Amino acid sequence: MAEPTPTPVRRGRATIVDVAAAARVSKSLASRALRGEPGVSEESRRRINEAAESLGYRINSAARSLVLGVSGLIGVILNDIGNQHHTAIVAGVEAEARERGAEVILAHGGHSVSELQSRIDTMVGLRVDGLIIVSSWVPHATLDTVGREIPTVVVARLDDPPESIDTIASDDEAGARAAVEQLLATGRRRIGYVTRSASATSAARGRGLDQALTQVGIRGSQHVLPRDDTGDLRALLARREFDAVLLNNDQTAADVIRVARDLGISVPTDLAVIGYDDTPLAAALIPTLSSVDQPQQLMGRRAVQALAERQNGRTEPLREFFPPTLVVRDSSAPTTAEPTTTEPPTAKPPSAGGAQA
Amino acid sequence: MAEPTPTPVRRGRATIVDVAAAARVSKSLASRALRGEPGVSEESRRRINEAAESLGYRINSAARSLVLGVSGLIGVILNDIGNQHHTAIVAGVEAEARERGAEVILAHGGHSVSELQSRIDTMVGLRVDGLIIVSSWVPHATLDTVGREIPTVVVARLDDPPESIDTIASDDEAGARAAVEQLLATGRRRIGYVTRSASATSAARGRGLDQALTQVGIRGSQHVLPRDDTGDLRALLARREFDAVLLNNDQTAADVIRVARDLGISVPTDLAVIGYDDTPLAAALIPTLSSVDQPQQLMGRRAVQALAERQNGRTEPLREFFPPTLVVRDSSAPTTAEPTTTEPPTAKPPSAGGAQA
DNA sequence: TTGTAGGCGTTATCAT
DNA sequence: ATGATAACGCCTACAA
Repeated sequence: MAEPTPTPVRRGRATIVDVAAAARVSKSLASRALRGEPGVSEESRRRINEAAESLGYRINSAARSLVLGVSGLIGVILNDIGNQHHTAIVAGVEAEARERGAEVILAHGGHSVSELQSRIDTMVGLRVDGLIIVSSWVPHATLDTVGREIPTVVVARLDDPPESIDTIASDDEAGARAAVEQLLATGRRRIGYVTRSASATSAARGRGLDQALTQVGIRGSQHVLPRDDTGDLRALLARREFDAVLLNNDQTAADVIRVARDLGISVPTDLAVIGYDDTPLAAALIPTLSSVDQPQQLMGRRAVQALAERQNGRTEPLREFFPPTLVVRDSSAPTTAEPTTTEPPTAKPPSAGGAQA
Repeated sequence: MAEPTPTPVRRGRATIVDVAAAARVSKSLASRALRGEPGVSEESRRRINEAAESLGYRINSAARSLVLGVSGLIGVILNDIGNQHHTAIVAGVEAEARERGAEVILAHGGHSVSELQSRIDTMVGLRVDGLIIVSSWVPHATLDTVGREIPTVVVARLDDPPESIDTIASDDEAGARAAVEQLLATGRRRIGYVTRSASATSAARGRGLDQALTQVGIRGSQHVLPRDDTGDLRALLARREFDAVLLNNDQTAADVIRVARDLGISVPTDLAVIGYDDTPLAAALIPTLSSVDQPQQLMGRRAVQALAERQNGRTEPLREFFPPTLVVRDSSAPTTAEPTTTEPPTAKPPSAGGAQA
């Protein structure tokens, strides 16, 4: 009767103590029941669940992870959430994590290395059980540090990954080789590689191109263009140096197709084009774009497996490379008609143009 | 000498107690110093920072958020991480959050409503200070529940949003109207709307089309196609019912352009095409795609502001609609040449075809 | 300036 | 089957 406050001054959300009180049991019993553990009478279990329901109880995972020492969380760091190659990897991560009962949270540091590092700090602070970094931008030292703290796998090609982390990538040299071989098989000889990236990945693809061309005794040309510049691309294509180009990604390939069209260069008749990553863009373009596909789903899944292996004690670093697949579409289809180049008809010279690595 | 273990059996990571011990101060002092609070001597501060550094100390944010009751985290839920419209909103969220010193974490529930709900549970369990849901799939009841627990804003159009949450969307009717008005201005009259979605958003765009057409006294047609089916689209276009189509997104617009090309329908001469969302795809297509742009950055930023307002005590729901902008590109450019339709030359009849809402 | 003593919500250990 | 009780790592009065 003289009770001051029947309902205790609820600070915020209902806690397990509130639930226990409402169900008139101890918090230990409530904890067990709520987790579905055995050793709780049906009657108690019912009352506890009822109380939890009516109070809108939600477990506080901060408290839980504090006492357990694990969070059940896998953290994923991206540097380009708008890149469909990266998000496809995330899909694989999520699929595998779901099957293993882990939750996936993502963080995105798109603008700078320091931002990426800050996202990593957040994840580590959150005590994620493992970290998957879909980016090649994170410095060696940062990776080494975090790798010593928690299981970490980088899904990207790294020049010199620290021992403390695992890496998963696709075989970029093989991917580029496959592309070039298809171009050679359809009679192309003046083959170039154009990229807007200075990454290890891009460099590896350039090497793959060289390997394939060297094998048949001709030289290719490689061109590194500034990011986000279309003028250089136009100038390059206007020289009509090649009859086929491999690009470092589908977006750049789309730019090539558009610029070529503006210049009156017909794709694929005058110029075959092959992109990389086989994003949805490739199938949407006109002509549809041939592209080197990476098994992103598999790579994502494997990353989660690698995390689990580390948790189970593996200490040797994993270095895994998945084989890519060339998807041939219209942009590199065999040409039946003669090239309509405005250049002199040196259509298929056994030697090639260009320079500059 | 006879000490059993000089270094205490370190369970895992260094804690603030370890740091304090190494710096020979109390843990409270270490806490203050580490947070950069005043009232710590320079000498102590130095020793503490040094100790933290050498021990590789990282604050445990689970413990921190447990005691503080807030996490400093903003949670973002997406149902389509591969959708560049959604990720553009995320970019806005991140920009605003960064300026306000909050961290953003994302979760992605791409496959089902239950998965989305599970991601929401995770976020609430993590005690995020606010939740931004970039999806229209979450059921009313779920939104209401979570909205009562933490500040929540949905960035999407909802038919009947619960009072407990804020909503931010763009004015889809106005967007569709703007598109139709441009089509009308360039002489199109048989204008259709084609969508693969049954969402409130899609319906609103359909209404916008009707409004604009009604104003000039003609009727349009609306067609809801099954998701992921191209056959129906082909059949629809093959009927050559219209000389202009508005699509619910750029991806569908890309499909239209490709199918039209297959059917020998020239874009924009025979058929003007306008997409929605103005994703990177729009500029990459050939012809480049006109598209209705939404101010995604702004919408994302506004969502974070709304969260802050709620935290500062606002209780009335926010319902905000941002004006979209039509970006005109080649696919709806005015045609100088006569249409090359194979149909009888009823090029610009004042009445229109089609049916079926 | 520094230290002591709770307590945040949860789980786990050990009794009962 | 159930309940006390002690951590987990951190922050915050309050005391010294």
